[in-house]
Amino acid sequence: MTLDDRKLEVLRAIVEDYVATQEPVGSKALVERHHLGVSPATVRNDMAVLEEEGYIRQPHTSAGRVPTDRGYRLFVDKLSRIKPLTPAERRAIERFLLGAVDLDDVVHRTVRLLAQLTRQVAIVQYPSLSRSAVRHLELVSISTTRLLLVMITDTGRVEQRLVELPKPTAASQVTSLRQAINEKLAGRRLSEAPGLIHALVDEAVDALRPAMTSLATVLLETVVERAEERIALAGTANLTRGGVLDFQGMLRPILEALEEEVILLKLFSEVDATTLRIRIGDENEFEDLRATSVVSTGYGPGTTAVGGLGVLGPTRMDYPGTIATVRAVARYVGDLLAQN
Amino acid sequence: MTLDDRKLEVLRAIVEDYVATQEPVGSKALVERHHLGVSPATVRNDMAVLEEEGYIRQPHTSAGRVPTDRGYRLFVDKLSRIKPLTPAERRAIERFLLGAVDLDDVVHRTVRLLAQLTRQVAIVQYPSLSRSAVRHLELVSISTTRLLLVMITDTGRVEQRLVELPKPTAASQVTSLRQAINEKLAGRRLSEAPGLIHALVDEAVDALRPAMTSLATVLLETVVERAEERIALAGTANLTRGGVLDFQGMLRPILEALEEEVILLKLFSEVDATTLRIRIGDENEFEDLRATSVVSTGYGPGTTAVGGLGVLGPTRMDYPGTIATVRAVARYVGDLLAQN
DNA sequence: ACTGGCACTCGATCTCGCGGAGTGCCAGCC
DNA sequence: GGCTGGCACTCCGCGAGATCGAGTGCCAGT
Repeated sequence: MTLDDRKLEVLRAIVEDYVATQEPVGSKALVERHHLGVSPATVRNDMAVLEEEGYIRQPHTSAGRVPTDRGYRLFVDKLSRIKPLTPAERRAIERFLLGAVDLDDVVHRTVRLLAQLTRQVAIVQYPSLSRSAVRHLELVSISTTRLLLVMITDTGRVEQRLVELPKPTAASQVTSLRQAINEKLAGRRLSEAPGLIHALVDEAVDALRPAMTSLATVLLETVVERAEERIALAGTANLTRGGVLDFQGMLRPILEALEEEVILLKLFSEVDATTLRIRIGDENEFEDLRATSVVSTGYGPGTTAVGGLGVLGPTRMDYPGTIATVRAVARYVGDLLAQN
Repeated sequence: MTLDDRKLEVLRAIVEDYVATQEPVGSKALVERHHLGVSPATVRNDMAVLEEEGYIRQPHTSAGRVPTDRGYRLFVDKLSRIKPLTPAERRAIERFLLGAVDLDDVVHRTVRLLAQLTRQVAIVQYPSLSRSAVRHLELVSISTTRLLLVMITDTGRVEQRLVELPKPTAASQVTSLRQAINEKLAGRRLSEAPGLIHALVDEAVDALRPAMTSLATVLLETVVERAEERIALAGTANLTRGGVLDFQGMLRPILEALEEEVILLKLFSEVDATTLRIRIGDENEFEDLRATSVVSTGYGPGTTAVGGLGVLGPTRMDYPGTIATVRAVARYVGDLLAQN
């Protein structure tokens, strides 16, 4: 069964009205608010078909219709027109991101901005280490048997780890170590780092081998295990908008999910900087997020994504507006990173 | 009017029962659950007095009694016995904090641990820069006109900032700069840094003066403006426990307050590592937190606090348990920092 | 000073009735 | 064949009683 144009138009009208009013929408209200050029009875027939196809449903017999997840999906894919940002929004984005002084600041500002503009929960992943390249590695002596390893990436992330050395190590040796690891790793992508790190140990001169082994262990941990881990979150208060209506008893599991970094990171697991991904209700992998929709995309200098960002809200959200905002913010952040 | 022992005992019983059941407690239930050795009628008389003094109140005429903020205050100050941690809790704390690899990790684990143990919202302030000392400053050349300034403190915090230099600067000059700032600042407390930084500019040789000026500007910003800013949060989902009962429509403003770092930081503004502060309901400075209680303390190596931590929950909370947990966690974290 | 008894209050819960929005269906119309 | 007006029907939401019971305040008695 293929839906004719008017039925699609009816679906669009239902989605738009429901998103705006948050109340089931009936046939009469529909023809009044949208100039569909047909009578309520006709619309009712169309609605019956749409319901049969699973795009809308009735909360109770003889109430208005509400879009289903499937209905939203069709709306997003076929029916929604791109809603350009208002100049005010563009200005807000620019102003907000302009004053950022470092990566932490950029991420913080971005996540707050997104939450504010979309009035939903915003999530920003820090530039992933595995998609970054090493800019510089620094070793700072804390004592003769302790070094602080500081790794700086081209995306501005700075990771530090304490290294315990097996035996006292002189300053000159630290200098050699520093030189060796920088020669090997500086400018290289972190995805290729593990092999290089192993090589470092193999190539080390005997005197430095024990120290280098400790160092390599810590480096590997940093590069492999902690590669993706950081996430910033804002706007959780927005989950309580719409009162009990949106999430009812579901608020708790959602807040819990939002504190699980593992879950959030999976939202960005396959991002690239040009595609925008939308998960509507059921389409979410995680049980606890089935009452929500997630709009996410990658960001980065150019077209390669170094991280992801997005928003999470009720399935009943303003998709065109949200999509436009997420896209725009991602682009601005990407540009900002490119300037570094 | 001074309250006799039995009245105080009645107040304690009311607080304990109300915290446990979350329901207004009546005279009959009281004598049944606590062996007060008197009849309900007597308890009723006592309750009338307690109510007159403002320690308890009735949600509605002829319902049970509920403690007021003032009642909780009296309970906390005079009536609550210290509740020692269970061995299981001690073990949980140790196990949780043992695996931490760096400061970020310590803070993250701590905040999650606190949230889990108290089943409330946990807040941990990163070691405040102003109470830390500089361990090392590192300059990394990004290009001939750009440096990355990395500051490492004795509490393990690492701050980085990009510095734009007014003109191209050779590697040897960078070395001189690095040496100069480390000589002047390493080992010094950040609270005394501003004066030292100004001196750096004054003492710089002419060739380095412009670069040093840029550097000093950024350093000052880092030390002064960003000194306190970082906060970690966990357990917001716990706010939804007790359903609508605890916070009703107040959830929203509370979540909003929790996203305002300024507000959270004020909670720790006067902490020291040995005192524990409790703000009950009304006693909170912030309007939006008047429905909550905050238990906070400082932590740090020894008795000087380098930061604060605490939990936030409904005024109806298990104060003895919460206090014990917050104290214990703060002590463990302090010890952990001392080991570095 | 404490207790038992008793009348009273008032929130919570249930039912009932009603109004209204919205539907499905049918017969008629273009 | 598709659209429309009409109509009976369903069921939610809401307010008005009615009932129940927990808990109280007060008083007289010990």
